[in-house]
Amino acid sequence: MKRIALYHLETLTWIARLGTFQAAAERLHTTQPAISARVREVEDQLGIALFRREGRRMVLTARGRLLIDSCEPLWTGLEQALLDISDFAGASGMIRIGSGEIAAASCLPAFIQAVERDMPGVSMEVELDLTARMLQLLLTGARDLVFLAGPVASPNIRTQPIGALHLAWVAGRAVAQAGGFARPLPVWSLPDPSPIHGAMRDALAQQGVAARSINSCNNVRTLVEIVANGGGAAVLPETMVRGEIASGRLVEILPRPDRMLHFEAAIRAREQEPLVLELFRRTAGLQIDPG
Amino acid sequence: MKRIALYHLETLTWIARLGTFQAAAERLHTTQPAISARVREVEDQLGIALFRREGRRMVLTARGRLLIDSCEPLWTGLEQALLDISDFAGASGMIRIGSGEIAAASCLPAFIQAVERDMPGVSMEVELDLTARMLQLLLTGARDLVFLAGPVASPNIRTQPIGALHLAWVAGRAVAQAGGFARPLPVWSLPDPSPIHGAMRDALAQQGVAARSINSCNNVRTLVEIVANGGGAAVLPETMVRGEIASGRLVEILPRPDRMLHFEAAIRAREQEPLVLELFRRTAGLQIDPG
DNA sequence: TATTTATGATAAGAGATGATTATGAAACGG
DNA sequence: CCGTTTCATAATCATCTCTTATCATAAATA
Repeated sequence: MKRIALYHLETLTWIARLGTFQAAAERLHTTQPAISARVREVEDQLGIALFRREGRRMVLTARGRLLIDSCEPLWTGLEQALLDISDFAGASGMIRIGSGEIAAASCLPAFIQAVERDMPGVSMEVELDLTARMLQLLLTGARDLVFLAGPVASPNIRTQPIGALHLAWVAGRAVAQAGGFARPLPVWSLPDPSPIHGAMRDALAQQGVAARSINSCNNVRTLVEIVANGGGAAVLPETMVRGEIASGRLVEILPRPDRMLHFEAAIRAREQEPLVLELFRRTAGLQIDPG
Repeated sequence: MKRIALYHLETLTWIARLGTFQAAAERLHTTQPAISARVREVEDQLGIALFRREGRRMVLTARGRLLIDSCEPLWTGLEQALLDISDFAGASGMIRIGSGEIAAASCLPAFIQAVERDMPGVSMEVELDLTARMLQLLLTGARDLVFLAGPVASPNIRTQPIGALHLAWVAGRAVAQAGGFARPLPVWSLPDPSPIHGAMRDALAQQGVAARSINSCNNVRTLVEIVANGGGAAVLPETMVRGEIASGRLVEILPRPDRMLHFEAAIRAREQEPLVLELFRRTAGLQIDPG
């Protein structure tokens, strides 16, 4: 029995949470036979059955449920203690990070570098998508930690501000030389639920300029290219277009909006895993330079 | 880090308690290189040093001490939970049992059989010695659970009654036919600190008989042989000499003393190990037949 | 009902892990 | 200076654990 390790308990917990061996295998980045074997190991060590076949699924027996319930807090505490004393240098596992594209450009590289430096055993799986979809993935458990722009408020999500960026109105050189917003211009931004979209509408209203049309593209780099090639104007984080402005491909055509783009890190409000909680805590140290 | 198992924590704990890898190896019934390897495994998994060389010993680093202190209660709790849900069927390890010789004859076989039936993973190391020495071994940690005769009271020891046996005055057939205690007889018993010795003195006083001499032998079976061969009289548990009485080798030469021989199980008052505590709890069910 | 899909079990082979024995190096004690 | 104690290291072996591939069964679907 002494051979039961932390990963055995972790495995049982994820089977209980997800309902199938297969799902637990995917969550733990291993194979289904490995999960079966781990369960069998624990059952053999304890001499009792933890799961019972039911249809094509496995369900916890009464004792299995008892084991999960009584061990989970102890396991979590033990893992926490082990991680604490090693300053998380001993952390291992896969953390699934989600990010909006703008947040990715601003926050992700520094964060990933810090994790790789301080927690060599942790691997990361990064997925970029729109903020709205990111939150969905976070709530369903497909992501553990997401970075996103704009304020998010939900009772099921815990957020933390990690900095803000100045915005700038930019257009291609030709458009700028033609007078910029002297005449209504096509305006490009990310699709509607995006915070950049909201910032763009606010800026239009605040600065009293007219858009000839509102267009969207779900990829910021492509959006920059469209604007740089004369497609119109866009509101973008200044740091993301600083290079293009310096090189003259893009020109700032209006004063910078007062409103800044605020970034946040988010996790599930009910998150228990020490590693995720610690990484969330560490996002506070990112300190984005507003540009 | 997820590969850290219960036996890793157990190993660290015993090193901390005993001070050397070698001692921990002996306590855990393995070899010293195995202990070194376990320590190295934990250190590698956590990425920190737990021990520092000091002379020819290894001492805990600050973090090592922190780890032991913070993990030990969690580890104990986890082990307890795992054992509880399996009704201790998953228990494993070595339990060191001590016993006085009389207690061994009365209690040990049933107890050992019960442990082997209910906890197939547990192995036992039994040592017989005098009661006084047994208590010493218990307090120094050389034994985990001892069976002994006679009431024992010590703040450092926790005891539990497990039954009592009637005593009988016996002598060899020849001595009995010569009148028994009509004349003072040589009396044989265990050495002085033994409870049988006390019972013998009480019985002498209570029944108003005189001993020609008080002799002792530290081995009950030998003592029986001495008495059976005409060496004198002895006070012994009736069940231990029932066979000899039936066969006529020994004869009861006085009424049975009122005082019975009480047996107790004992563990250290500060005992923490779930397995030892459980075995101690189960000694209550031994129910010695008083004969 | 027949077919497809989902879920686990099982087997074989490779690699990692952990234990043992034997031996070496360093510190301590006389 | 020599013997003892303590831990490290190396070689070897057994066991454990993972992966891949395949099979069996149950549920869903056509």
